[in-house]
Amino acid sequence: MNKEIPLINTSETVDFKRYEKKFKALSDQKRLQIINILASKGTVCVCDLAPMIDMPQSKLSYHLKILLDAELIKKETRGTWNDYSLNVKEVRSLLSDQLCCIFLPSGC
Amino acid sequence: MNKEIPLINTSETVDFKRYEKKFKALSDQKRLQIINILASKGTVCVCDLAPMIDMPQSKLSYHLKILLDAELIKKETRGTWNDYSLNVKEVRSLLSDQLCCIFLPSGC
DNA sequence: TCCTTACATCAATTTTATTTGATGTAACTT
DNA sequence: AAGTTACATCAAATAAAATTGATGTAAGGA
Repeated sequence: MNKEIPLINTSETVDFKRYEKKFKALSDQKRLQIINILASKGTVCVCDLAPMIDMPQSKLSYHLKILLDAELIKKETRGTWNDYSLNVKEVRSLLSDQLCCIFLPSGC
Repeated sequence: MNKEIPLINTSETVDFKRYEKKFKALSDQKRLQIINILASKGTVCVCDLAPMIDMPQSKLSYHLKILLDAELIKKETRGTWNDYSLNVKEVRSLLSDQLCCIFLPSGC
């Protein structure tokens, strides 16, 4: 009846695979730059974002998908446009305050 | 004479490449597991670590090198042995308190 | 309806990362 | 000195991720 709650997280209890995916999404210069831009601009559509980071549209969509799949960003469709914004809560749950200060312009 | 200190970190001021490397090192299940083990055991030599994570020695050395190059772990030679330990300060400077709680057994 | 814009997705290629088994080296042991 | 243990590193093979250009689709405008 009582669920055991381990006091110490070991190899058996931590879901490493889940975090691998999050960190993989973060482990790219361009994607970090996208996060930084979304943090400062709030909400940006793909067509506005592409010139900001000097990237062809298909490439940008590829990277946005990786960030989206890792739940680091959010997507909202508005007519023909797709607006992307940062999942601030998720990013904050992963990164130290120090890093949030660096990456999120409104971070500290 | 006065050095400009930007109040907001933009694409121009953040060293994304530096963080790409750190996150790349974190973006692997096995390497996260190594971090977790080092956090709980303190200091472990390669020969003891290998059976813990069920990995051949050359493969383990490869992953340890990636973590070492990212400065997430430290290495100390003791005779024939190479002892590895976590660079707790560095890891804490990257990960949220919440993640430290999860990955570092003595994290919270 | 036809044209244009905004975007995702696809297939082919290129680049990077990982795995594997072998080899090299240095320090201990006998 | 010869054998053994602990480890790094290397080259070859494999696997995964990223890039590119093309194609498809849906919405909005003329």
